[in-house]
Amino acid sequence: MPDVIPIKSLTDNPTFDVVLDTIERNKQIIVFVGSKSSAEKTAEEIAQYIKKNKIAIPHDCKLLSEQILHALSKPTKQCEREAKCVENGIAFHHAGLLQKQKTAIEHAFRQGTIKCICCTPTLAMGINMPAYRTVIRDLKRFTKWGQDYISVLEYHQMAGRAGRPGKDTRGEAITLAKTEAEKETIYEEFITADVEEIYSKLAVEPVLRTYVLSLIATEHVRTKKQIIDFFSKTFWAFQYKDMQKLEAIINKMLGLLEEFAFIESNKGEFTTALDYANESYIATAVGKRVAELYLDPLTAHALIEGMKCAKTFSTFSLLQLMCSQLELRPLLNVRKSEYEDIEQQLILHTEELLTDAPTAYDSDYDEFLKSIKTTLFFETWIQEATEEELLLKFDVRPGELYAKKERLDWLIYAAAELAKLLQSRTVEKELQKLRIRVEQGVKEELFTLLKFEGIGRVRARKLYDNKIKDTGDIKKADMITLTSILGPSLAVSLKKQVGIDVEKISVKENKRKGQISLMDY
DNA sequence: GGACGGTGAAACTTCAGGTTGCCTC
DNA sequence: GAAGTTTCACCGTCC
Repeated sequence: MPDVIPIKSLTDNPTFDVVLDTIERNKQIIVFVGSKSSAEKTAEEIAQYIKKNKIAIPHDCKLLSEQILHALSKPTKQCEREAKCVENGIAFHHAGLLQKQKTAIEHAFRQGTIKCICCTPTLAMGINMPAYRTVIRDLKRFTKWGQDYISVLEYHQMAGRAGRPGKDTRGEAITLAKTEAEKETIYEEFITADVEEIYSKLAVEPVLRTYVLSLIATEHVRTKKQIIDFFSKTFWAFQYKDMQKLEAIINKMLGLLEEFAFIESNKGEFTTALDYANESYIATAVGKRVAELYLDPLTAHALIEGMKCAKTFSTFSLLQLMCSQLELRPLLNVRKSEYEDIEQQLILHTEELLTDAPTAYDSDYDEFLKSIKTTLFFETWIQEATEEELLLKFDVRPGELYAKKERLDWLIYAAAELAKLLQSRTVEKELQKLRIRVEQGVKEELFTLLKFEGIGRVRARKLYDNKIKDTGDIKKADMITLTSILGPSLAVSLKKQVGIDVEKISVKENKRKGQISLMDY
């Protein structure tokens, strides 16, 4: 057992004490907490303490702080909060941050500029970012069954970040116990405990559905016997040794895939067991595409059925169809205070729905309301709401928006591919448009402008509102206006893109001469 | 007396994250 | 179940 370095108690908060002690030794520390808001709050409080007590931070973090603040064209509250922490050499890190911000913070930590990161378990996974010390503050987390201890495996992941090979000769992983009894529990349950066994997830229906279909679609297997043989060699079979159970699930899956018309079997006049085992399957054209898209067949079926009944549909209908799929979970929570409002929206949009709405007495009603709220969230995004508006209205952080957007994008793409196969041209076209809108967060009217290099949602909107709506308008636009909207370099670039060579101009000079009046930005 | 700010209790919310799946520029 | 956030009542201060 290595010697233990005593830590001075300066505050009434043990986490603070450990962080302050580490900073005093000019070392770095990662504090693991259980939620995003905890990470933010802890970082903020430490930063405030450092500022108030004028604790010297060896590096100047002003530049990094500015960079974090201006990661978006308009900073959100989260950006402001992070920028303030970073100014004092402290940062928070979780999936709600923008990728740009996460990378900047990780880089600054490796460089030694940032001294302390308060984070959710994100940093324990994948990223190579060790520190002299780690503090694992929260060992319990909310699960389906209430508060529960995290796994030993996860504890090791976090504790293992302590110690930088080649730089330090030691590393310290600290866990905080509130009582003596808890100290013992932590020692037994985490420090000396063995890690949990790993279990195969193959027999989970969505996974099995997908694999059975892809095996058939790629013609890797043809007969039922071959399918069963294949699965009998998997880790699942090795672990559970219960092929009968697996066979029953496979049979159920085959039935389902046939019912969805993703596969066809040569069911003939089979009488013997051998005939039964040799029953062969081939994937239909739709089934093959579903497998290629790596969609869960159940989702594919739901999308197809939804699109089939799409005689009249709106953006809302299509978005809601996507939001009802498993792939988009977890959906946004409906708060007590907004319950009625969301129900009202549901009534307003009932005619547009492509899925069957449950009644208020059904058990899945709440989940359905969540899908409505998530649909409204995406609708707000494609109506060009800012990241800050989405954070305020839906409590969705920028990083979460991008993760959700990406999954929706993939689902829309998959749906469009299925629509193509089903020859539903109108739906396909609508989905393709929707995909661009979701990707960019814009109304359709900006499509033309988005094709130009250097023009995204913000600049396209500025141009459009200044009546510059297409190539012709860009050609006609005078350089002063264009420069005032986009800045000199981009104005020149845009003119070039429509085939006009112009010189850079300075708007300020002209403004002073009083030659023009521009819209105020 | 009214506006305003600070404080603390009570009520209300929310609770990690990632992976792959596709195509195109 | 616990921590964080919001809301609201209450109180003191200032103009």
